[in-house]
Amino acid sequence: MAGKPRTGGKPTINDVARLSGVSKKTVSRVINRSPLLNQATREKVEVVIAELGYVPNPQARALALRRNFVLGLIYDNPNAQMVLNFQEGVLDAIRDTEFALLIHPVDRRSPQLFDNIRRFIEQQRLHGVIILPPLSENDQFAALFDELGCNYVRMGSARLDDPAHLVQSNDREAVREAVGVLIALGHRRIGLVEGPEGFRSAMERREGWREAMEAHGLPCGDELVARGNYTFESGKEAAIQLLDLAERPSAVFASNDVMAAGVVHVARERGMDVPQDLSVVGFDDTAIAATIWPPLTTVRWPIRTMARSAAMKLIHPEAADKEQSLFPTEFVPRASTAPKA
Amino acid sequence: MAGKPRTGGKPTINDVARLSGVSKKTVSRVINRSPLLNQATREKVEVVIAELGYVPNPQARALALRRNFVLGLIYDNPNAQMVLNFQEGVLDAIRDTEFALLIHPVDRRSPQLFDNIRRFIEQQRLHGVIILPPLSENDQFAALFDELGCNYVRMGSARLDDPAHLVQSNDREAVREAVGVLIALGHRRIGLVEGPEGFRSAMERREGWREAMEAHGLPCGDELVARGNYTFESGKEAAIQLLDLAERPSAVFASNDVMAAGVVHVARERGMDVPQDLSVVGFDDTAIAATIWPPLTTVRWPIRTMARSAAMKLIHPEAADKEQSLFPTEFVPRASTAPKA
DNA sequence: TCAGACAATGACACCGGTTACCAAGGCCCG
DNA sequence: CGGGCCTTGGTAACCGGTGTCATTGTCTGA
Repeated sequence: MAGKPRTGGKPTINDVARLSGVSKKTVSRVINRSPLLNQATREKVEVVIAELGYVPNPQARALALRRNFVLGLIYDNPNAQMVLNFQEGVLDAIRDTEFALLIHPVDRRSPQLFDNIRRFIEQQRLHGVIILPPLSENDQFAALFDELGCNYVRMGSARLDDPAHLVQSNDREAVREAVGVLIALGHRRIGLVEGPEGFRSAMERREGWREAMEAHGLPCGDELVARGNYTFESGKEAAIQLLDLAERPSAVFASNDVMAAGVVHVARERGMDVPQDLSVVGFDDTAIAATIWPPLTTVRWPIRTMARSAAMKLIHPEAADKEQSLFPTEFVPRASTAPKA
Repeated sequence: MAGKPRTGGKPTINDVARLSGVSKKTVSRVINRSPLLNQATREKVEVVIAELGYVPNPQARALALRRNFVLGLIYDNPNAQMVLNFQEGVLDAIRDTEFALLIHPVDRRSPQLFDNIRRFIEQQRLHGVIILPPLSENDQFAALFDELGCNYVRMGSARLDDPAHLVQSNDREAVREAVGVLIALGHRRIGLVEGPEGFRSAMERREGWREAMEAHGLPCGDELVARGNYTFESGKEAAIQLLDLAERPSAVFASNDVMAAGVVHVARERGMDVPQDLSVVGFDDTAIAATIWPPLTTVRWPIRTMARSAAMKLIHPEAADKEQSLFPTEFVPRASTAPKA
């Protein structure tokens, strides 16, 4: 083919300009859909672009524009299904845009956590980052991003301080409703498998349980609460603690599905039938909820939609206010709950 | 602080050069650890860099070097845990390097699949991409990446044609061993829940089952094979098909854990006890295997390590040959298998 | 007829790094 | 003591885009 660009390498804006007999600037105008441009010129250039298979170099663009069309996703989350849902949500938002997604999982127990995140932000010069819970619950990160001049949105499970940078669901109300269902089924002693200390989501879900119990004058003392850390194993340990009680509960609300699965596991090991001998309710509605036996009654929160909204806030900051910030949850009844025997 | 760079923005190499009284070039030499440089000069510059908190702009670097320190991960995988393991493995490899990871999930049934991937590669100008199964099993992608001049490594479950771009495990042998264990437990009729058509992994695992059965003179006719598509639901359907057989199998090998979980599910619905009435073996050893009841006997393949190795091949192409390419699997006995009653 | 408005396009500097090439200074050697 | 070599640092051009401003041509209205 005649008129090909210099051997090797991809065609550049210069090649397009030369072959179509216009200046770089005009080609740039075509690419950026500048309105003040003759239609004939535009078409002429577009033909050459198509012929050459020209694609603008994003690095050069980022350099000239002093902005980088890349979002970052920072998380330390034990649950694979949830992380993937978050990722999918962000990807929904950037589909068919020029944005791309960089993922950056971290270890929240690492002493270098802050340095690590700082390095990531400084090195990559991202357009913005999204932080997932539980990291998002730490206000120090917000301060760090402000200091670094990096846009951010926090995914939170409860009201944090700064609505502009926040996408959230109301866990407390959701748990209140779920525990209310257990109470309506006749359960009086309802155990709580709590999330780890320092997690706002854990705190919110615990308070939801407490509020529901108190509203019905039911016991909500510490002996009915067992702490877990959102892992399957910790759910098993918490279940052992609750089922060893002299007056053992007839139902358990676990603060996430994985721990609920652990509860079901332990009940089964002890020869108890779920839901006949023990009703179990989880939270999150991750894949495991529908996969274990019996299928788990749980609460769904729209992770993917929320993540999409968070990304939208970063991509279109001017419309960030119009973007929804508080998302409703949904109670999902399945087979792990039954009326008290 | 006196001598700060121009208001706003991050410090650039020019700021560092000016403040330390040397040229850009010298600063560049410091950054790139050029050996021919006076120690005193180096230290002087390093002090200024630390003081300013200077970090080189990766876009400018990418532009000048004509190489971009970003890897891409392309996949269409129904299993969250596996995808996350792959991601983690790649991230293991790039930790403490200047590389970053861009994820790009796709829909393999989409008619725009090729265009989509092509656009991704052309737009991002990645240093290299890693393709996960089942996408990796399609040789047309290899051709596409070659055409686009993009480095790639395929994660495969079997011997494909091009060892330089490949990281794999030997599924067939692993399944032969797993089914061998079932046979040793006294099972004679062993059903197979096969993976979807067109998946090399599905084919390899089926052949592993067949070879084991044939080696012991056991039946391996089509009636003992039910096709699934690696999802939980399809595992249930396959289980129904197998358990409806007049002469029903006493054991089932499912080509992945999720489908195995579906088999266990159906068995339970029918009041069968696993493993007393039915032994079940899965494949992958994803989180679900240890989470369901009973814990699933399965085969583990070192996803994370393999992904790490794949990324290493891209980061250090000169040492790619030294990087391991074939990884051993491991049989993981748990509670879903028992001697034939 | 001509000034002024306006649309369309180009020239040129610049973003923040890199390399190629050259210059200057210190050292060795004959 | 002068020439060649090695070390070190500077200058300029370049990577592939973008912004600013100037230039050209055309149209309008006084």
